[in-house]
Amino acid sequence: MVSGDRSRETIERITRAAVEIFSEKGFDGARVDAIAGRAGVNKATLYYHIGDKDALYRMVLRNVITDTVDQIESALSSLSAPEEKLRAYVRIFAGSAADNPGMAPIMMRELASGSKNLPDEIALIYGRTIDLVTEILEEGIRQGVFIKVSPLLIYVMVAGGVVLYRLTDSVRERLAVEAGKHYDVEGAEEEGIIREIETIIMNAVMKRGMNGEAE
Amino acid sequence: MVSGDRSRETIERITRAAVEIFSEKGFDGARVDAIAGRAGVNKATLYYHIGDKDALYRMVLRNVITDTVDQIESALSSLSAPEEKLRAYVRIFAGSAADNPGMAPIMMRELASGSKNLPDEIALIYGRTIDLVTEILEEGIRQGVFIKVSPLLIYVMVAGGVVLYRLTDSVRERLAVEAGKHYDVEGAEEEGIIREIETIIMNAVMKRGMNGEAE
DNA sequence: TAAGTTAAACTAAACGGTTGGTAGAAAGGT
DNA sequence: ACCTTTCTACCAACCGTTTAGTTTAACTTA
Repeated sequence: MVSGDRSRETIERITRAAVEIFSEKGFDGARVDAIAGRAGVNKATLYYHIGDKDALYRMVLRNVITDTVDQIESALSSLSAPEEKLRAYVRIFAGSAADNPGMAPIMMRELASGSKNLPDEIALIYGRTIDLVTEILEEGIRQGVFIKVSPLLIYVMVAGGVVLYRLTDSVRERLAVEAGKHYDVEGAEEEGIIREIETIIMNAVMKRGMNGEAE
Repeated sequence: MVSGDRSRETIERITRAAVEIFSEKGFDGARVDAIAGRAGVNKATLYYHIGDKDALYRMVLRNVITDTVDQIESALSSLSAPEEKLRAYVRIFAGSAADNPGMAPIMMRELASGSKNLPDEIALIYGRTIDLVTEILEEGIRQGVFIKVSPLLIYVMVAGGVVLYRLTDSVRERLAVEAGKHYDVEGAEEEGIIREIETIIMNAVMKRGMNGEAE
């Protein structure tokens, strides 16, 4: 558990591999041997640096959550108008989910099991995201551009929508090839989808007569 | 593998127990012994009736999905106005998620693992839900009451929102007691939350000047 | 020489699945 | 009416394998 310079790189390799495998298989499905294997280190090295499987998992949780939250917070700090901030929030959240493909599966599984393994400290970081949305919406309401809506529900609809969109990818593909059913969004590149989620959310919160219509 | 009358009841007990345990622990985390135990039968009895762990899991998947989809389809068949249908859809979906607490965790975990264990047949049933939303929205657009939005995105935002709201329950509770942060919706009884999700969605899709404002 | 790394063998426990057999009701023969 | 066979549902105990985690002894690099 020391941090030389060689150590740091090894730990990073292990973490990256662990994110991948935990996201593919979940905690119980993940094999420590597989993680060590993908990281290109001996299992003993993994135990030497990290500890046990639980510690490794907590490390992964901390990583994916702080990554996402940091990205969002720093991106929003440069903006001030609530409309812009809300739009940016959606875009950054979606972008972050795309950049960090392990996040959605890991978080969903963690929440699905009652967040038993989410340490308080990390739960707090997670809560900052909701705080962020709350501030944006309250500011917009004060300025008279947003109607009164529950920040929590806006949060879950954005996050839930983005995450579910990503996670249902493979099912939609199967439905397309095997039943000829195409559920794509028109202009279905990443960018187009994000923009449309943005639009839906803005329509839902903007006071009437305050913004350009959608479509 | 026969189905007498005593059998049917036993199989039902096993299924109920399996839904509970799979939803708590996921496929890999679930112990066949634990499922048999909770069902009050010997493990061999479980294998006698059902087959192996995979077959048991597929049975559970089929159960939770068909339950939900059937409930939605039958509830919508009596309505005709697209606005009413969309409102009802949100309400029924949320209600179904509340009645069947195993659904959200099981589906999320299944999607998180790339839907590897979702048989085509069940994926098709799942697809019917998206079809339903698509029909409602297209009808509304034809009638000139809805703006043009992607049905898929409306679907994922409703489902994702409802599911994520439920799954984050325990984290929010922890944040409340340990950091004094309260993220509740105002008037936070089941009913109030569902109504507000309904409102957000209606705001997002209604053509301007077509409905009463929200708040 | 210290910290870092490795391969390999090992242990203890856990787990999915199987085996061999039993209770009890129904069916059949006489 | 009395055995006897058959069939379904069920179980306790067991088997073979997998898995997390450890240990040891040797090698490497700063």
